Amino acid sequence: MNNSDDEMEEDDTEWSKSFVDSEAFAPSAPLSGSSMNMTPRPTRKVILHFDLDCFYAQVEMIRNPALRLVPLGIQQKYIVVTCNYVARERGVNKLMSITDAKEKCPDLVLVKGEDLTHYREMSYKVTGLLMSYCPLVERLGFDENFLDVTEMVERRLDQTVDPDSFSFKGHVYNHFGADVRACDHPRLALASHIAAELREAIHSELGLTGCAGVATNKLLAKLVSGTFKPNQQTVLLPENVNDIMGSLSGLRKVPGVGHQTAKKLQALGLVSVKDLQLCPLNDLVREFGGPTSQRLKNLALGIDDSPVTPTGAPQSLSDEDSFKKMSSTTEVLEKIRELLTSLGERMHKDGRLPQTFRLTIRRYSATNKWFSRESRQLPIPIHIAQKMTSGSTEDAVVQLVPLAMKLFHKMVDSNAAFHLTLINVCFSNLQTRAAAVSGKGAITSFFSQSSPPKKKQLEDSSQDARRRCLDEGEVGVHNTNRGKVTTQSSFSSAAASQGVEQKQSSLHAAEEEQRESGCFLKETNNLASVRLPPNVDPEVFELLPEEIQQELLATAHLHTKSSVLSSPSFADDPFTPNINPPRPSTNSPPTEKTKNAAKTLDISHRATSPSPQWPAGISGVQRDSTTEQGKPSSPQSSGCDFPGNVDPAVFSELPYDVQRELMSEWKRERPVQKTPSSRKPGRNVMAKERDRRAAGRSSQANNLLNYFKPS
DNA sequence: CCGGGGGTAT
DNA sequence: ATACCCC
Repeated sequence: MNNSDDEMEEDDTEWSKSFVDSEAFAPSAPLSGSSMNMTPRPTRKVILHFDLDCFYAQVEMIRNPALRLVPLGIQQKYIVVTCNYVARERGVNKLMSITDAKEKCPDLVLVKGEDLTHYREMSYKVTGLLMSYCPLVERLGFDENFLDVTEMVERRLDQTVDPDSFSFKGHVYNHFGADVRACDHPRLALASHIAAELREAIHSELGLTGCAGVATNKLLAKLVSGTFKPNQQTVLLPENVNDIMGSLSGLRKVPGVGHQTAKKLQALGLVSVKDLQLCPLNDLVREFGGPTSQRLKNLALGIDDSPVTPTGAPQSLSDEDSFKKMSSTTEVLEKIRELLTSLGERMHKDGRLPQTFRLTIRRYSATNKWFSRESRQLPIPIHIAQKMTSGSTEDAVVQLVPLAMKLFHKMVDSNAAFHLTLINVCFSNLQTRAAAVSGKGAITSFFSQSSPPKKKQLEDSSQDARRRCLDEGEVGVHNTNRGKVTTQSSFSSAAASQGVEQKQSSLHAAEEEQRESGCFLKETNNLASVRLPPNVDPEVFELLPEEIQQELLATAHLHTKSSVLSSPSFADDPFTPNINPPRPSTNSPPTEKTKNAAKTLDISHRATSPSPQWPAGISGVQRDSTTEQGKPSSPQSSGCDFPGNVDPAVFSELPYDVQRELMSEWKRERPVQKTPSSRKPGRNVMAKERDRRAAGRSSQANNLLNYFKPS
């Protein structure tokens, strides 16, 4: 019956034999016991899964608060891809056809959602926010994030004096009332508080609600996060692993088992999770390989040793459009130009150079309506790629279109009739400028083009990578921060003496790590002390702008790191998260005294170098993207987007008539306020309390209007 | 089994 | 280049 107890034990006693992966071992406190106590203390991972509620709908409701009242569906082509909870109460579901949805709910309000720009931007803000607390963040789609908080939990655990103070935040799967003792699961209990704080941060800073799951691996965290649906969180205890796995209605519900896999499994007579759990491994090995078979079986058992892999910047950017029918090359050419233009601008904001271009099509076929895609790709001539990042997207597009058409003709004989239903353009193999410099022969072009290294204005200030110390905050015992200031109190002042020790060890960790990798600038300007990548001429290196130098070094570091990644124990080494954000930092502030910079590396509240810099140009500072259009192509859109400087979270909590009043005021007052930089003193009725905000986040004071802040 | 993305493995 | 996976 309850064989879950065999493999999922929370505590340091049993666990190991069943699946020996290096991840079962985590070091104890971060270097705290400097001693030789290298015996790794076995510790289960602690994983968080965040899942935003009806994400696209939430974004649209922020852009147009009036939509909160009405049943709202997000429309892509003739499908409702998601809808708000008002609509769900009326029977509308995800991925419902427009006709079905309108039938169920005639007054459903539809907003077109084919342009993902706003969703993508908000999505990266969420990931960036999470990363500012914990570097180990993995994205899954636009609305889900995994966090490995093992280390953070371990640190809090070490600070906790009173073991009786443990408690669970939110639900505990299959436990009701007081039948759970949090002190039996201290790490999961602490993690549930972290999850709650992060959800609160997402809500207060971005205005979004969502669910969280807390468990010992990604699979379980993801499964459990959905158990209480809108805006709640749930912990899964090891003793309930089998319960939750058994609750799944079919193998398809297991993340990682897709359509094809489920079909093959069914062919083997396996339909339920239990079927797969009990299936002899050898029966699977025939159909799937050895490794896949083990993985599938493990999944059914709730075992998942896959690490939380920091996602970083996207590895490809693509843009696509689908349609009923396209059958002439002129149409194709136009569509490709259109797609390339918008994609090119995204690429431009990203700042990296795409090395590969791919064109994908989907052909109509009655018999095999089941869509398959075909694609062809080619290397992008370097000068074209450079045009994109260096500003003249138009030029680049003009030059790319004929190349794209060549690819098109490799797939489609335009003499014969054809019928396409989709075109996709994709840039991949994205390279940082630094990598381009170090690449063979690329150096000449770099200099000859003399493209002044593009300043990444957007990133610099936006990535004030305050690594928030969620740690050392409210460990539960010193509840001095009762009913008051939430954000502040839990982070800052609390950790006094312990904080010092913490910082010390962090410093050591950072230094050691640098020594190991040998490629940070560290405490000297002496080039000789820096290990350059083999293909970089030191003299050339010296001539480069510092920004590029740093990128180069970071890139080199990336390589050394990845060469070592195959060793699992190193890949998951919890000591390395500082260097973890895989992105080279283009923007690291030219630290005046780099010595001290090292000190702040791990724990600072101010900008540090290993910032999550990738949402390249995305989580922009002065963006205020809500001002621009915000008009859904829907009936309701009475132009009541609100000023970008209003905190949507706060706004949404106002009484509704107040919301309406405010919105009509804004409508009247609007004509101006376009420019992101315009900090008009005039309309600043609310220069009230920015103090606390200003403290932590220097640059982007713009966006959130403190006037509405709860005080 | 749509939509507009994104990922890895082969 | 495709096939699978995820949302």
